[in-house]
Amino acid sequence: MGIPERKQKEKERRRQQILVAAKRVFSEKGFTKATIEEIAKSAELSSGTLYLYFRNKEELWVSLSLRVLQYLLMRLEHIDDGLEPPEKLRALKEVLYDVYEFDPSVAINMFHLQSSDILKNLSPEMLSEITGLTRQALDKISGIFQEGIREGSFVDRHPVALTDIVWGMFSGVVLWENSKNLLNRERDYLRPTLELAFELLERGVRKGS
Amino acid sequence: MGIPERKQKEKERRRQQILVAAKRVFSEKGFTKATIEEIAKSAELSSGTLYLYFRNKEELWVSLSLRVLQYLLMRLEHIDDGLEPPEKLRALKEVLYDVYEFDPSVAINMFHLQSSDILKNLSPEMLSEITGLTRQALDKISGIFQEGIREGSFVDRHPVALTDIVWGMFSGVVLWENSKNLLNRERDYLRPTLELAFELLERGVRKGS
Amino acid sequence: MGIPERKQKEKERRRQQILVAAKRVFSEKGFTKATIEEIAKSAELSSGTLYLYFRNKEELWVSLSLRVLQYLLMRLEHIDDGLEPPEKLRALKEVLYDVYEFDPSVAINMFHLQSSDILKNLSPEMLSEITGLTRQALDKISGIFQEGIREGSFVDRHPVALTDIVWGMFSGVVLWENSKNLLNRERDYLRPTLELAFELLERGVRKGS
Amino acid sequence: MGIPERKQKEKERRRQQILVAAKRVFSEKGFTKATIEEIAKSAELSSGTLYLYFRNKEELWVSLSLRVLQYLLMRLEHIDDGLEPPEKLRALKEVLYDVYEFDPSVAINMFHLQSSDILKNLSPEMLSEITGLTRQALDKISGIFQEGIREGSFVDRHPVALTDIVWGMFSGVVLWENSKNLLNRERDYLRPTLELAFELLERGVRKGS
DNA sequence: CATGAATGAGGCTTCATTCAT
DNA sequence: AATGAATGAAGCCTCATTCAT
Repeated sequence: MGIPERKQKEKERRRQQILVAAKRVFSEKGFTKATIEEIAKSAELSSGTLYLYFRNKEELWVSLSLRVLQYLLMRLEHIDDGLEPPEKLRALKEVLYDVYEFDPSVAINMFHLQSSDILKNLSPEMLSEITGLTRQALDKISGIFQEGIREGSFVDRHPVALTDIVWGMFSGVVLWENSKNLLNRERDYLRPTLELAFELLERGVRKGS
Repeated sequence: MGIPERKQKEKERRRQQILVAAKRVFSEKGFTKATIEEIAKSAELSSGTLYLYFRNKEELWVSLSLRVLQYLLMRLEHIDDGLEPPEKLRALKEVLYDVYEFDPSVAINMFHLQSSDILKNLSPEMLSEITGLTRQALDKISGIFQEGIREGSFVDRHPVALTDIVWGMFSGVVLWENSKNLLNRERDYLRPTLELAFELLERGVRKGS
Repeated sequence: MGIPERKQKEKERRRQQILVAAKRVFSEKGFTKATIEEIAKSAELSSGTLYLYFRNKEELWVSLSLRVLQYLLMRLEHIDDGLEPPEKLRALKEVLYDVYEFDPSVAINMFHLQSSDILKNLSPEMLSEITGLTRQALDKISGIFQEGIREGSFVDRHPVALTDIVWGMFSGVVLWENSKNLLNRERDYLRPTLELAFELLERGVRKGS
Repeated sequence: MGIPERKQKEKERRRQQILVAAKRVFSEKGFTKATIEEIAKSAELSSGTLYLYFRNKEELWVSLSLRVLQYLLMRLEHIDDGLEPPEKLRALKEVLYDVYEFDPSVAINMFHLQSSDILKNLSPEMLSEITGLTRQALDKISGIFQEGIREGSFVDRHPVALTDIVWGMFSGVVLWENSKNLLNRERDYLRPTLELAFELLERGVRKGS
């Protein structure tokens, strides 16, 4: 403790303050229509200040996703190694849903990222941060399938393909349910739909079931 | 016969010419970074001319998706009514993949649309065109599941949820494979991954299998 | 009779048709916001056709005013030479009001012309057509004052100044009443206000009254 | 004292700087042909900066008129209450002429405003600012006539009509003299013409004179 | 004569980013 | 560190005018 640490803390607090505001504005307006000015106002700071903490709008956006990816990775690493693969699959479902709930708007952000304009206009550094974390996370998931195949409880299919399906299905269902909610404000069926998706997936991937 | 029809044809040809150019530019740059100027140049027209055929940039973008949705709907309507539900599911897989192949960059466009900025800033008319077609298409898919459940070959789950899963999985896998291709230019694994996804899905949804 | 004359007539009819449409659109939208396209549509012609009858948008606008000026001049020339100057003044009032009623929206147009953007961006030819007619008309009015001064019924002031006052007052009151009507749709008080204006003017200009 | 006030002043100074430039350009080119770019250049600022002080081109234009109206109102409020109505009329003449001289090009601007395109395409807020001030000013003038009628020195005519005549005559004469000057660069006769106009008006409105 | 599709210059406006204070 | 005024590039879109049919 002492002044330098306090400064450090203060700085980190500001960063968070900005990220919170950015999240709010980005999920309201989308990346393009969101303005730095508005994010700054929402963070009760001036627009110039944002540039002391983030190099540009892009980095601000990506930082939001990074937090989610970090959380995802952390959670994946904490899946109990002792579980059977099918149990791990169920744990995975919980992890993914938790990741979504951890911060729904940012999760959607992140999937948008994979699928939008922005990816095409991202600086290499930002890109590699994203892809690095993503790769690690997917490797973890892939590991579950490898294990399941090896020890015979899962059908013998390429683990990377299986991983892509899990990830695609998860992000696709999240985005699609989100779109539906945007278009016609009905109830939100995300949770039961994901539940069912994993039920089907498990039955589909289990051997001799 | 004669001049009026020729004019009509000529006009339609121009429209197509513009759409082709728009597709090219949009899929290269993404919606935001694409410029009307560039699309016009690519269509070998002046920028003003584009506005004789499309009200604005947004409508141009959406029109691309509409074509795909129309194709999707048409194909869904041509799935043989006499097929057994599991066979229809396989036919559905072919349809979806064909829809993708019909115009990959536009299909991706369309999924972007569901999941992006643009949806939030779309004119009501455009929006209702999109949602109308989408609803029709999904109703068709939903019908397959209803039938399968009714006659006992599929597990008894909510057909809308099943439909959302198919659609989410399809779009999610397409987008994700596309992202992967953008990030590291490897081979394109979309086809086998979708094959596998449907294999799992079918096993997951088949009763007593 | 004969084809050439018929052609001529037909051509003139078209011209009028266009002028009518132009008047309608100009007074609805104002010069700037009115578009050639809209005038053409209103005349049930194509935009290109308008250019067969008028060199450009500007000329179309000016032509409207010219008609009014011609009518004004004609009416001024028909003021009975035998009248006493004060009677002529009253006749002038009637002429001016008739000119306004002859085509209110065009009269307003014309006064706008004197006082707007357009004057500054008018081609020299157009300009000289306008100014020529205006000068003739004002000379006529000026003549009334000269006569009145000469024969002693009017106060001895510079006739041109008196003319400017009549003209300025007339156009100013018309424009101002028009503005008032645009802003708050009350009753139209133009007629009685002009009546009163001329009453004051006459009392002001009459000698020994 | 101190920094905030200085900032405030600085900001106001900028506003004025822009208004001065706008006045210059608008009166040279007219509203339509004037460009923001040119105004900015003339103010030695970038075009974007103008939008920090004025919402758009229209508001910039209207702001010029507002200043004149405010000056008019202030001057009208300072007409000595103790004067006799005919003296007030003469004071009014001075006020109006001073208002013109306060800023001739802007005064002309303002009369253009009453009579142009722009009125039809003005935002409601701007409109109500303009009309509010105008109404106040005209009420003041109307008050002079009311008083004169009440105490018997003026003929008994509707004070609003009299006011409209004064205002119409003033703006009409100003615009018309201005037009004449634009068309043929002679001497400027505005002052004597207005002088004469008020002389006639006074004689016209005085009772038993 | 009439058409109306095509042109393309040009304007307004927004907004990420910088920098003097 | 924080501010927020200023920048200026860049884009969308309109519309008067032309011209091939």
